[in-house]
Amino acid sequence: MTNPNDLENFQFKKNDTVSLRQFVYKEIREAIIKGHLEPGARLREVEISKQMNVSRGPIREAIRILEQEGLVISHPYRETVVVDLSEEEVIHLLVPTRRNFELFAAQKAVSVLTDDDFAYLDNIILNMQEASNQDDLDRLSDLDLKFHERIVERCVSPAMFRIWNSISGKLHARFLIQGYSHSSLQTVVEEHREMLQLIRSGDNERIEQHLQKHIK
Amino acid sequence: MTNPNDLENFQFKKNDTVSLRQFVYKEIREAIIKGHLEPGARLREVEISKQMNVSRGPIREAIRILEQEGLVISHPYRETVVVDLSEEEVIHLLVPTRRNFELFAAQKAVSVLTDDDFAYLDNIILNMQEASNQDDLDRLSDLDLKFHERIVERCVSPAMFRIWNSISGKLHARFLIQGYSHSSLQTVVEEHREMLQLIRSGDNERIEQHLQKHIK
DNA sequence: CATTTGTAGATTGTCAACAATCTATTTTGA
DNA sequence: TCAAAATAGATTGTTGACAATCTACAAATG
Repeated sequence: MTNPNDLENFQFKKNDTVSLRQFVYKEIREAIIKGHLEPGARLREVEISKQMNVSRGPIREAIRILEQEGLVISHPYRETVVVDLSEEEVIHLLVPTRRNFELFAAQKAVSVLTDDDFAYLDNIILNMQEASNQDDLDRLSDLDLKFHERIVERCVSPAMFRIWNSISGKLHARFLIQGYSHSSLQTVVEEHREMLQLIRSGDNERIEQHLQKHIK
Repeated sequence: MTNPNDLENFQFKKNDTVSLRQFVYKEIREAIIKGHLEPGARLREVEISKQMNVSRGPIREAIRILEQEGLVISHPYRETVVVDLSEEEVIHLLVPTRRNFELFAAQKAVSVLTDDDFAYLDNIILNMQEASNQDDLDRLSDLDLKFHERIVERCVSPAMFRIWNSISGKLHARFLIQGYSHSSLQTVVEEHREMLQLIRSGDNERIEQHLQKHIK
């Protein structure tokens, strides 16, 4: 396939290095969402600074993002801790809002997504099946997030994506702690497979019906 | 009323000084929401730094908050500009989400709000009436925001309030530019008066009905 | 002349030192 | 002894200097 003399087709890797605050933000966010930092856990700037070998500047900026995102709360001159959400608010505010965003995105999807996007989503389904077979809940819920993330990110403006992202992050953190209520992992895979099928067909009516039960 | 010898009742003013980032954040946010900074306007850290006489640290933190809030967008190493939202997203995502949040809050209000809160809200209605009489649209829409802000802030957790705040900020900025579609300023006042009445009565059924048409 | 390469200035990103504030503990004074 | 005041240590807030990156324009190259 790759010919050493064929320099025409050679490509250097894209520089994937982002800013340090981006790195710090993602790192802390993942720790919270995946449950490694539980509600109430304290974030100390100097401690994180030493662990990541980064000055406090970028760390403070990352904390401001996380705070606005609603994953941590800062008490001026005192401390910043990981938040704890009330069940009621999760059910009445976060869940329906997320549903509405994903419905909106899914209905635009057929005219927005490219072949690459669909290939990516197909691949996620494949990996979901694998994760389900291996009873790997962590991986499955990770793929779940990535599936919807891709659709929303492509069908909605950056500002709106930020809102969806903050909501789904909080939900993910919440349900990981509570444990999935799904009857089986296989059901999760099936539901996503159907969803992707409906998006491809562009049948907005049935997309709405499907999302209605999917969320529950 | 105030007796110079009556030192018992003397109170110093609360130290209202917040952190600089808070100050900078509010300042920029207001400029955007009130339309003094239009979509596409560029934010230069050094420029703001000089104008406010504050170092770039707090300004950068404020920008991170505004970015996560969705009012500005930063392109790494390039620039940060005030965002522009699509009409479609405003209608399908922001408006229903805000409505849902305010419905949730209003339904809890009767058992949460104190006499002080109700006094505050009554006072806002009075001021609204004044603003309406004087055809002062700016002041009216400011009071409108403050009215709902108070209710939501008291009936919902800080993390949820942040979401509502980010949404209502974007809507405010949007509609200020487009101009109010209300038939008259007096209608706005009436609707809020009725709303407050319904909240006092705790009639959740009618609150829902009222909010339904209020938003439109 | 068109394209690439190399600057200069502007702007954002990062850092380390210093200042302000809070908490917990100790000291003081009655 | 007990409450108020002072103090020390920890932590967050702010600053100014320096580094990295981008844009636009000038210079070089063919």
